[in-house]
Amino acid sequence: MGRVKLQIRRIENNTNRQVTFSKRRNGLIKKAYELSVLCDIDIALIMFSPSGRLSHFSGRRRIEDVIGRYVNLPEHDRAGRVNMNKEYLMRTLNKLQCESDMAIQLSNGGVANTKAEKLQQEISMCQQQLQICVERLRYFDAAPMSISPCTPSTDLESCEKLFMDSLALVCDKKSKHES
Amino acid sequence: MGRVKLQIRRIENNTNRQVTFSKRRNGLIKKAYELSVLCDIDIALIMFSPSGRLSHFSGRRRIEDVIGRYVNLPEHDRAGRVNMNKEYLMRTLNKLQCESDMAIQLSNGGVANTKAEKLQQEISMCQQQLQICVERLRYFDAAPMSISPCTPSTDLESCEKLFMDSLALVCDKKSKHES
DNA sequence: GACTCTATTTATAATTG
DNA sequence: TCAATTATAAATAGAGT
Repeated sequence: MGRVKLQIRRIENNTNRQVTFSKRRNGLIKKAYELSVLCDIDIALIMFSPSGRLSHFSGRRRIEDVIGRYVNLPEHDRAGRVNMNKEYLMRTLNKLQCESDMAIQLSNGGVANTKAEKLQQEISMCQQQLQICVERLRYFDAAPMSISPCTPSTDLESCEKLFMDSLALVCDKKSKHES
Repeated sequence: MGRVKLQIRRIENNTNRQVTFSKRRNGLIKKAYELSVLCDIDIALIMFSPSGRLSHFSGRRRIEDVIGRYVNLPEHDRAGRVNMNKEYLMRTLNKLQCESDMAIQLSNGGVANTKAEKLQQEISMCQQQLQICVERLRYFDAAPMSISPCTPSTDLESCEKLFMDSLALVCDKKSKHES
């Protein structure tokens, strides 16, 4: 809808992304409202804007109640779908991971890693990030500052796109399966 | 959209209500997906069909994580309401996460308690910590950082202590800020 | 019931004020 | 930066299979 057909990928321009968010958020909430009334159902919608601000909607019941209903579902009411989703996604992710691992290995000049070593590396990386995170928190406790954005890796982005495409496929399939 | 303009009120005919639900649910999920990709945001959508069956969607993050983010917001950021027991919700969410993590481990094929799996558990734990940490940073409007896998085996305890100390400081500052 | 088809309404990207 | 407008894409109500 609109003057041109829009590709579904991250809008890089900050202003445009925020504007599109505002418009589409309103549209989404309107649709959610209509669905809740037309079909007389419980619905909960939670969104965080690009700047981290919360938007949410729920129909006749409070959002906490709907979340509660979700959380309190018996295991078997959620398990099947969720696991199917997860398994598929995990397969896709593993495939992607293998590919990127191979790329890394090649660029590293072929350092051989056992699985345990790779995991250990992941742990180290994560430790570093946690440390950085903690440092930032400490800093904020003293004085607020603006933090330089992290550099986006093209590999990560294409990886993420593949992932989201897979997700779309899964959701699509899932929807057809359920309805 | 459609042959006639539809009044937004409960559809009394059971069949029509179910059909409309199926169609509009798919539309709503598609819109949610597009919004999450275009604007690169966290989103969670929970619906219960007229017959009580669950449909849900979340984007790049697991729905439990998005709900967790919502639940962890400072009180005043959520449109100040009577809130359900937060502790209870968080406990349940944690349980759900553990369960799905276990499911993933099992589906990854097998024997429990290998070294690799222990390491994987450490990574999961650290990821959780990192996410919480990032949430706190977000509270201070810090730029988001990229998150990837996580914690140290040897230093886990001291790292955790450091982390908890920081949290305490932040919480402290937060309460002063509010009062 | 689940698809397909299309007339029509609705949402929205770009543009304008 | 915002709100209003407009041209176009997208969603969907009802009918047919």
